[in-house]
Amino acid sequence: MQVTPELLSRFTLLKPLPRQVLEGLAPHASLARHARREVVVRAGVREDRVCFLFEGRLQGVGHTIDGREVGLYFVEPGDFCGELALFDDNPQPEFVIATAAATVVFLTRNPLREVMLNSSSVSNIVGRKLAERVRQMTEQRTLLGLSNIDQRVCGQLYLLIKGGQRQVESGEIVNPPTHQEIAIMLNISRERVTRAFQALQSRRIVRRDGPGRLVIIDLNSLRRFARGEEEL
Amino acid sequence: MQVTPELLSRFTLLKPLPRQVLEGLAPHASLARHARREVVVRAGVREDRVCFLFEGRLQGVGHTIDGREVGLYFVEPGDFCGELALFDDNPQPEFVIATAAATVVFLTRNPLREVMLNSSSVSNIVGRKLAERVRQMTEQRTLLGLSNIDQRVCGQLYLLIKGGQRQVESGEIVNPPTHQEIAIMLNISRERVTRAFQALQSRRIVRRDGPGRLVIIDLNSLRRFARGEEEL
DNA sequence: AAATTGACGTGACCAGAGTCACAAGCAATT
DNA sequence: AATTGCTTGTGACTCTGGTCACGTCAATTT
Repeated sequence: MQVTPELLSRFTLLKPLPRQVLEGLAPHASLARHARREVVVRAGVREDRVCFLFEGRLQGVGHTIDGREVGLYFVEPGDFCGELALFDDNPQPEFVIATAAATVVFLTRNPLREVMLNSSSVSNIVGRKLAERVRQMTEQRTLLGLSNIDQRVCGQLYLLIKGGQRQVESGEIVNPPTHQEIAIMLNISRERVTRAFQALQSRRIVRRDGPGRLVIIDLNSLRRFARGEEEL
Repeated sequence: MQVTPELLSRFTLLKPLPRQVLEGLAPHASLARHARREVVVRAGVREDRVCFLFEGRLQGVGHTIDGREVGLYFVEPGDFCGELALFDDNPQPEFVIATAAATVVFLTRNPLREVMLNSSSVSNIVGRKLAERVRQMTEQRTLLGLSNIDQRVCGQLYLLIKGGQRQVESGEIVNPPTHQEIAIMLNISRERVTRAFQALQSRRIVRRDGPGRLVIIDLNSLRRFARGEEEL
């Protein structure tokens, strides 16, 4: 499907690019829809495109030798994934799967790479984003160090809340991951996540609002639990 | 202490740079020695330098909210750390600590950044390295997904063996991390690591050879355990 | 040489997470 | 309306890994 420069400019990574550059990129972009559970980026192959998420939610997923799934990161609308292809020719280390019906824009690798190499401001932006990815992974890994599992769940929920909402007293998570998807992020069992959510719901800290929407009623309490200042 | 362009060229990151560039960087480099357990790079501050490891071993370490240590990655001689400073001005997310007496070269951030921005081949190299870091972190995170803990330990040991040695039937790890340092990498207790090592030693798969050297006697067996084809 | 320190080794105990099995709820499809 | 499939909810049992409390050993310092 056709992609306009306007659409491209709605992604934080591409927004700062001059109009002219975006016009050059647009012909190499394509729009795609993915149903829940569908594979968006494959592991083990040289991907020739980078994936920008417009709507929905994606999850990076690895696999242990014994076939168990490992959750690596979530991708929010406006963000992107598969960017390693821009830097080298090695295969993608992980799968990326749609955890909710998703609209994505694929950008062919080489044109974007050209743009990146020719403009230091662009490679700046891409580099910054990759650095941000490393920080995100570090933060996620640190979560796993918590011995109290309820604390992990609260910490993960807190990470899922959009930064802008963190100032106020309540928030929401649209297209929240399933318990199973949270479980593999935190290295715990699906049932254990359910029990943690039970505790949070009975204390009126979170509430489901239909599918596709999780309301954080009491953000302050959630933060306290995430910090271990109080126990579930 | 003075650093010569020759010394700089011994690092895989800088090796491909033209002689002229290395001569420009040398005045901004300094050599330092760090004793075991010393902090090499501090978390939470804007580091103005990148750290190249010449000899010894470093470990990236994070801290959970409740003060527990989390092991993030090991740095081997020839590799480097603190490279996030090249991409943005945000603080370093983790500490880097010497797990063995280490000789490092610090390169001031801005000159290296200049070099990187002015030469697309250099930014290529740095970008590739950062991508490699992401792959390394992904691999490390995947290890944590293994339910069998002995398998995790074997997997970690296997990662610690230099790539070049993996073809042959035996290998060695110089300046191996302590049990405690391995424990925080794998999210398990120090005692549990000790027990795993006991099992490996009683089966003549690994052997300590004084401090600072761990001999892998039977690399094939280690690989089988790491893959879960056999249990300890 | 004695003392100190840090790493390693080991047993006992037990909280707590995994696993299994199944029920119930909800959404999309037929 | 019924069926199907996925997600969530819940109890019971098991068992492993954390924790604590030591002891041992080697290296380094006093």
